[in-house]
Formats: sequence, structure tokens, C-alpha cells
Amino acid sequence: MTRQRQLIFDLIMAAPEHRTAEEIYDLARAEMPSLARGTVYRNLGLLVREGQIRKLEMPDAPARYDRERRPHPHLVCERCGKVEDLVMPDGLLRPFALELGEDITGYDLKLYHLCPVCRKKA
Amino acid sequence: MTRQRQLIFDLIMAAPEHRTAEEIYDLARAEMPSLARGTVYRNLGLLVREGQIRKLEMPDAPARYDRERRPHPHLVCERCGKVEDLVMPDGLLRPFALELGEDITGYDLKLYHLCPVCRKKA
DNA sequence: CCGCCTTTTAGGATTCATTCCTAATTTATT
DNA sequence: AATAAATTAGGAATGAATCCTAAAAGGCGG
Repeated sequence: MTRQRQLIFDLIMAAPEHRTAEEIYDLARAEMPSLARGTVYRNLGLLVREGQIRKLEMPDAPARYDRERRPHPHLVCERCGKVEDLVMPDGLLRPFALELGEDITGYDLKLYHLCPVCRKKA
Repeated sequence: MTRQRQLIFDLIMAAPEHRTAEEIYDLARAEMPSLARGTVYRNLGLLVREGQIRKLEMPDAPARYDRERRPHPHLVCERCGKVEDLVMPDGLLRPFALELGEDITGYDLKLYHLCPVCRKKA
């Protein structure tokens, strides 16, 4: 566990925001100006593979990273891309499990809306 | 409506596969060798904006295009990326509508599994 | 069918997120 | 502290997608 990996991990764990790699890079460089962009990407990938954090693919935008490791749906603003965590209601995917035979290994559920800030602008 | 746009549209409508832009480009060039890659991307974007087809963003892979315009969930093989359409059970998202106040503008639901071909290999 | 205006195309350059490369440094181990 | 293994900085490379421009095609009114 290197200083740079620790820093990246801490930054993600410190706040509920779903940041992009670039945002994490900028934040981290405020504390460690020599940090390389590639190091951020490599460690994010590593943390995801270890199951410590989650990667959130965003349509037509860079991926975001989520400190919450348990699977859950997301509410995404279709204008600005802001992301909020949602709670998965019990048994919501049951109809699919019944149809497909329980061999679902994961899911990705995004709901789109206009966040209050973007609604006001429009 | 140009020959190239018609060709791209026809190729998507002709088969249920969820192809990438590159696959569509290859198929189209078999019939029209002078077709430019940019023309494929531009027309796919155009067809999506018109609501004629749907764009499916795929994790760590190029986007795929779906001839079915009505919103619906997808079953995705986490190994090879093959995509199948699913039927959305009535009222599945109701719990969220109740919680969030009906202002959901769209959704994206992907279920991941291993397709039979990839299961056999593993 | 003809000219005129608008849209679209081919082809290549460009962008942007992300990955890869290598020598130098850091971390972990003995 | 010495050595082996892993990681870093920095920049080059990749790949999907977009953008640019001059040339070609569509589409219309006559």
C-alpha cells in the first residue's frame, strides 16, 4: 500500500460524491503534486477489482467512482450528470430471476431525471 | 434521406443483434465500399436523436445500437458482451416513482450473466 | 430535365478518456 | 541494510467517437 494509493482511496471514502478519475486526480494533486494521472487510473482499477469501490459507467461521459460497495441503483441527472445513490427495494428483480433462472451475476440500474438545479435553469 | 443513411438504417432494422458502430460500418461497406466511418457515426447519432433507434452504452466497450425503440431492459453477457432484450414487467419501477415523485424521464436496466457459450468455456 | 440552394458525404485530422511503456524509485523481505 | 518485487512518474499510444473541409448528392421550383 503506497502513499499514492492510500491518498486516492481516502479521497473516495471521505465523501459521498461520485467523482470522475480526473476530479480525483485534481483533488489528489492538491496534496501530492507529483502524482501521475496514470497512477490514479491504475489504482482506481485496482480498487475496483479488489471490490473496495465501484465503478459507474456514465453515458457519453467519463466513469465515476462510488465508495459504496454494495450494489444499488443510481439516480442520474440527464443534464449535468450528477449522481445520487438509491436503495434497491427488496425483490425488485425477482421477476427476472424467475424468468431467467437465478443465474444473474449483477445488475446496473440507472434512473434519469433533471436535478433541481438543472430543472430551475430549464 | 441519402443512400448511406438508408443502408445504415436498413442494416439495423434487418436483424435483432445489438451491433456496434464498427460492425455496422463493416456490414455497410460490404455493399458500399466508399462509405466513411464518420458517416456511420453521424447517422447513428441522428437516428438516435430522431428516436428511430436506441443507443446502448456498454461498460468498457463500444456502444451498441438497438432497433427496438421502446424502452426495455437488457441481458448482457459479462464475458463476451452479447446483449438480449428483456421485457419490462408492469410497474417494476413503481417503488421509485412513489419515492421520487414521478419525474423520472427514463431508465437503463442491465442484468449481467454468462451466456451459454461463455458458460461452456468457463 | 435544369439550375440553385441546402444537406450530406468522404477522408482524414482531432479529441478525450483511458491504457501502456520504461527507467527510476519505493516498498517489502531477509 | 541488501535485495527482490512492486509501483511510480511522465509521456507515448490506443481506440471510440467527433469534427473539419472541399467535393458530391439531394431536393425543389420551374
